[in-house]
Amino acid sequence: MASIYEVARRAGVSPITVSRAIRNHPHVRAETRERVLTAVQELGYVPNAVARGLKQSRSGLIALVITDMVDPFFSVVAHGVEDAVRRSGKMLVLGNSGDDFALEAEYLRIMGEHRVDGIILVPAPRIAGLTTPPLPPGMPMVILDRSLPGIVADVVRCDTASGTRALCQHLIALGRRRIAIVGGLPDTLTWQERICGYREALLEADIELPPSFVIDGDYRSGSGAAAVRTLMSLPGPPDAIVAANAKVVRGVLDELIAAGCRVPEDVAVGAIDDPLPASSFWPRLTVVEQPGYEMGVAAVELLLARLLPTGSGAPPREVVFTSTLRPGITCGERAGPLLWPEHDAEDDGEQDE
Amino acid sequence: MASIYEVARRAGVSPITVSRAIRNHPHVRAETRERVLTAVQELGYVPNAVARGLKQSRSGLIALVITDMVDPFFSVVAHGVEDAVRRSGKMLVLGNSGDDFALEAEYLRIMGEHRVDGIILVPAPRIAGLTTPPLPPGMPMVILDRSLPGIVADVVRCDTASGTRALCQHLIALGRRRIAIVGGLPDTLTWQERICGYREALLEADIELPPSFVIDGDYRSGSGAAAVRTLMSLPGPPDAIVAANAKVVRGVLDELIAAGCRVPEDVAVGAIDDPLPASSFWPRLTVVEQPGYEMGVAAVELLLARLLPTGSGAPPREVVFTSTLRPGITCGERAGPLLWPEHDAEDDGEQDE
DNA sequence: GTGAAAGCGCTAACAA
DNA sequence: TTGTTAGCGCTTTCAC
Repeated sequence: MASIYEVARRAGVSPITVSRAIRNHPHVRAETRERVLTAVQELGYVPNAVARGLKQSRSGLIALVITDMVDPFFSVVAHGVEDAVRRSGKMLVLGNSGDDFALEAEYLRIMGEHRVDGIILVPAPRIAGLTTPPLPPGMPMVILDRSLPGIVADVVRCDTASGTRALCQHLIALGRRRIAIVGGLPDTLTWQERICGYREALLEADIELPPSFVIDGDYRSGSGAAAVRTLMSLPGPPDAIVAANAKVVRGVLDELIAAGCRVPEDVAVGAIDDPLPASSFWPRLTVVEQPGYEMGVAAVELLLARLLPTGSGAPPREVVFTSTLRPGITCGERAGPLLWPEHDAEDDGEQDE
Repeated sequence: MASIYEVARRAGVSPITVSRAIRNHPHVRAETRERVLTAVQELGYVPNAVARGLKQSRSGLIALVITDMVDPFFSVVAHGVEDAVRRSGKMLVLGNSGDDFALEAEYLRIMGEHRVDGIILVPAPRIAGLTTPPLPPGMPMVILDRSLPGIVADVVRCDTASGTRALCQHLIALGRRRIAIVGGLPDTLTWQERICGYREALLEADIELPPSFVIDGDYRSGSGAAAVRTLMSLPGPPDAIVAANAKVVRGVLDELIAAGCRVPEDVAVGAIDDPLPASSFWPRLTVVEQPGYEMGVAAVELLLARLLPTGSGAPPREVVFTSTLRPGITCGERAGPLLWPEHDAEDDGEQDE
């Protein structure tokens, strides 16, 4: 591979002149730049960003570590991050922790070694006793979607408490009284918020429900299905189920239909997620929307601000988006059945991994 | 940031000994290694992979450039790639071309500059007159999903011709005769294959249909909706529609319901995509499944093989997966209506970007 | 088992 | 406007 020296020799200039020419420095004579670019063409020279990164102590990489890249919400978040990173001229490095804290730690270590210019992290639930590896000092990190107690960093998240509350109010207005909420991952702020919103709505409406109507899970479809099995075997089953995200609602719907429940006549269903993936449910799902794309963009913007000379010392910032209720037809918003229960139950369980 | 020299000084050894110790070289005395690791801890030393990459001419990065990271199929593919890359100890760099050839070229250039160890590319449709930038010589590339004529490289793809044929045969067996196929991107092998399978099935069944029953698109939901509008205004509209992928089928379903068509009584619907995203359609969609995750893994394996000293000269390989029909209930597989047409048409059009 | 020297390819800082 | 020098942090080669 041709180096900058060979280009310099061929163009009859010094290496630094080549460096300036290809980076469009002002103080290069047009004729000189021309000669250099010709030599670049002839030799098929491709500048080495690794060497440049070593010299400048800036790799030009931005890391994103998410918990589940197949989850529709996070894939939209990642899209926002990718777009913003590209516009900034940097490159995106992606890690998928699978909500595994040890794996997340491994990613942070490797990304630290690669001297990424900054990290955007959707934290996996912390495990007591395990510690996060030290990042190189000065490497900024933005926490996305979930909070991370004890770490001082910029945060981008979405207030889903109010949205979940709105969804429950919506259900109550439609005549539902026995509302369950299912599928979120314990120890995540996002799940705690959703439960909060749920409780607030019930309290306002003077509805009292047993604690068994709140069922933890892992944000995947299996926990939606399991929760439905538990709920429907209760003496007083729910007439509405709020699923923690798009994957969970998938399991909820499958299991309800398999059990012969009509949606929404017997059980209304709603969920919390991003508008784009929600749109791939048919019939249209009633959802609380989070602006995933915008959250990704905002995270990159916070990170880039930290990379400015002025940004390193500034106090941590928090950007909070709001979630909005977007009614579909799965909460009984209109008359008539949506769907017949499936009588030919399939045995092909959902697979998340 | 502490460098290897400071660790060396603190441990009372030379830098090269530190290098050996942290990489678990055999010829380091246990006691020496201990001393080094202690110094590493005390200084919070994090090895610099950029410097290592420069020295070794291996960055430890693998690039993936896909056309649409929000498309459920490609997000599953990317997941497979990510897992395999991580297991190999490397890091994944992600680019999203949005089917824009110029943007793809820009990504390839940047990734070439960063000296990624290899590239996995889902090519955007070529544009006459534009050329792909030169990659550094010896940088291997694997073409994924779509073929790229004129470039000699390893290829991983899925034969969707046979699957599409099976889907059409399935429709014919269920009594459909007027089958349309819609939404694929012209100039992609994947779309050509799907049309091939479609034509074969019709030919076998002695069904002749006008060319207007094959409608190109861009693999996004908008083209599904547009195709439905065109088809339903024909004098003899179809009684079945095959959508090119998950996004397209979304548009098809929305538009059919909005137009008051019953699915599947009036129009049966099927699609080609990966099993995982297909599972987020409710009621369960009849699909031709492509093993996206496995395709991603296979692409990484081909790439890693090229990185071995023995691999650089080997002839190009092609790994072809097969697609399989997975019947749901949207082709009229059982009696009765699935869904009522929506009478309260919403004006919130689908957004792909 | 350990170390000294050299260089990967590039670009700041400082001349000229 | 251009060039010289030096060094980013690491590891390979060769020596001991």
